[in-house]
Amino acid sequence: MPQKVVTRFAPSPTGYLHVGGARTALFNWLWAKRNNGTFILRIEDTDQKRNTPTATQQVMDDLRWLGITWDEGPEVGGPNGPYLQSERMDTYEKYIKQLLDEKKAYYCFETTEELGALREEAEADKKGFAYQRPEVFPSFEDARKAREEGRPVTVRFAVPQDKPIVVHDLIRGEISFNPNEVSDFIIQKSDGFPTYNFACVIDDYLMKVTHIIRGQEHLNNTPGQQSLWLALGFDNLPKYVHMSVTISESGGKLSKRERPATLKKAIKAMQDVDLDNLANVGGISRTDIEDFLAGKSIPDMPIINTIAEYLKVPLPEINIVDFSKSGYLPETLVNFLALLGWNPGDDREIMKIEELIEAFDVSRLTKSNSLFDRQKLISFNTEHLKMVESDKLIGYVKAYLKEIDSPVLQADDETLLRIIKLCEGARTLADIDRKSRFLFIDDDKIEYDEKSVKKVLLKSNGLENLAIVRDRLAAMEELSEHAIEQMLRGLAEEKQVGLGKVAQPLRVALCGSTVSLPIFDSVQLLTKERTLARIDKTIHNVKEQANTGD
RNA sequence: GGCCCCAUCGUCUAGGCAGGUCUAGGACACCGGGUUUUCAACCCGGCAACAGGGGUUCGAAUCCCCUUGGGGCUACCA
Repeated sequence: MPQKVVTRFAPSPTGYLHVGGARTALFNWLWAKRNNGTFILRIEDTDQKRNTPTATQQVMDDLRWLGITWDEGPEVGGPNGPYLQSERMDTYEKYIKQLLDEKKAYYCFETTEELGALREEAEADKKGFAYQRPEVFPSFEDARKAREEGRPVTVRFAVPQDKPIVVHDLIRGEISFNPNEVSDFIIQKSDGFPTYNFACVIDDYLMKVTHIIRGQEHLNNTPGQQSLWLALGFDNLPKYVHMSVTISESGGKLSKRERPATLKKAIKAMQDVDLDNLANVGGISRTDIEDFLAGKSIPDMPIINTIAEYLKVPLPEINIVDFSKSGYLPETLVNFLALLGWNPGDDREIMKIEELIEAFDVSRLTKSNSLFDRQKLISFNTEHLKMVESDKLIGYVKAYLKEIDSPVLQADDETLLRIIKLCEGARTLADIDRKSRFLFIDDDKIEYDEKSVKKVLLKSNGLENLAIVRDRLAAMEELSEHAIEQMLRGLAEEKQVGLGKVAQPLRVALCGSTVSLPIFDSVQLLTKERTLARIDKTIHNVKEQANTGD
């Protein structure tokens, strides 16, 4: 009887879910789905210093946004819970004790500084660091005394040294490690919490995980974890799959540090920036800003986001929320992420989730690292935007508008649907907002883009044509798209110019830039009254600007 | 430094495990052209890769070794 496939995603709750994590979660989820198995979400919150209270919720929200749901885990429960490691301390304690009793683990008392010195020594010696195992393991009594003396007490696992440790990786084959290069690692910290390397082995066993699909960055942890699994007498060693790493344009592993780094670079490149003002905007002190620019510290992500938004510095999307705020569809992310280091073996690229599940196979994972290509992501989004059914799309659009707090939110369903239709070919949901925003902004709040004004109104009789358009519009009784079109085309013909020469000045007058919904619809949607008002205001302002010689 | 992984167009990749069907296929980007009321979208065409060197073999992108290059890990983080 074949074993039921059980996979898991085990993030530490340190912040938002980022693309790398999402990809790991996705592959595990796809594999479970493919095999009608179980997908577990387990929260690895064993580091008291790094846990953010809201992070678990955030990660779950992000996973759900992507459509990745778990069969066992927080909020849904399951037979092998709890699924928060911080709630499993008794379990870990039990196994620590077992290992200690069996002399497979031992106490250590070094301070962080002492260990650091040993490491430096090893490096100076051109050797890898491996903890020197004592000949006689300290007793329970020794540990008690050390604790009393204020020394940190940790527990290390004694990695069996008898033979090479061979890890079987489903995509990389056999990987052999020399056991004396696998250091006896800490399994219990001095604060009593288990380390990742320990807790994850215990839980993978107790939760009956069959496939561990994770990033290549964990490959070096595997010999230790596998030895531990065996030393605990656990059966059914899980199958290991170490995926390629996602690389960013700048070279290294795609990391959340990229957003602050981009912002820092942008600020430094600016001429006179008012640091006090920035501090104010971000709600932090001037010293915080200075430390940030000096590379000493990094403010929290919301602060980074706020400052970047204020300075209008675009930051690369890293976290899943960043992508949703940039107007990407969950379908796009899932499809794109799935194809980063995996492919179905044929020429298909744009795939629905059901297709991905159907075609997914861990043995087709790519070995080499792949670069996160944002251009291709956009193209995927364009395709998915064309594919989603319109009632689903309207839901996405509304959620997006809400997320970015757009004035387009005022549109009723009928109008919104019409806008969406008019935006066919859009690349992101942001395009839809950008093109239709002007309809929902007060006439006197329209911002006129300088370049557009210069290019369209101040050249090629732009202003004159606009004035004529104004009069003809004013004279029109019925303002249907068709009538508007006839009028504009007629004028262009009279003037012996292309339609653009009369349409573009009008567009700029209405929305302040050269990009908007199709012009005939734009006028019709805006209404005659507001259209005329905006034209008048534009003509007035531009003339004034010309007079002051500016 | 040590250990580990990887290596096909600029990028994601097919092909590699079962060597000939590969003058290396697809997609994104790019370039040229078309369409066009803006931005997109759309249509047609084009450019572009087996990292280098040794083997094995009648024959290597495919198997082996070395070099080079890239990446990961090297915490009482996960």
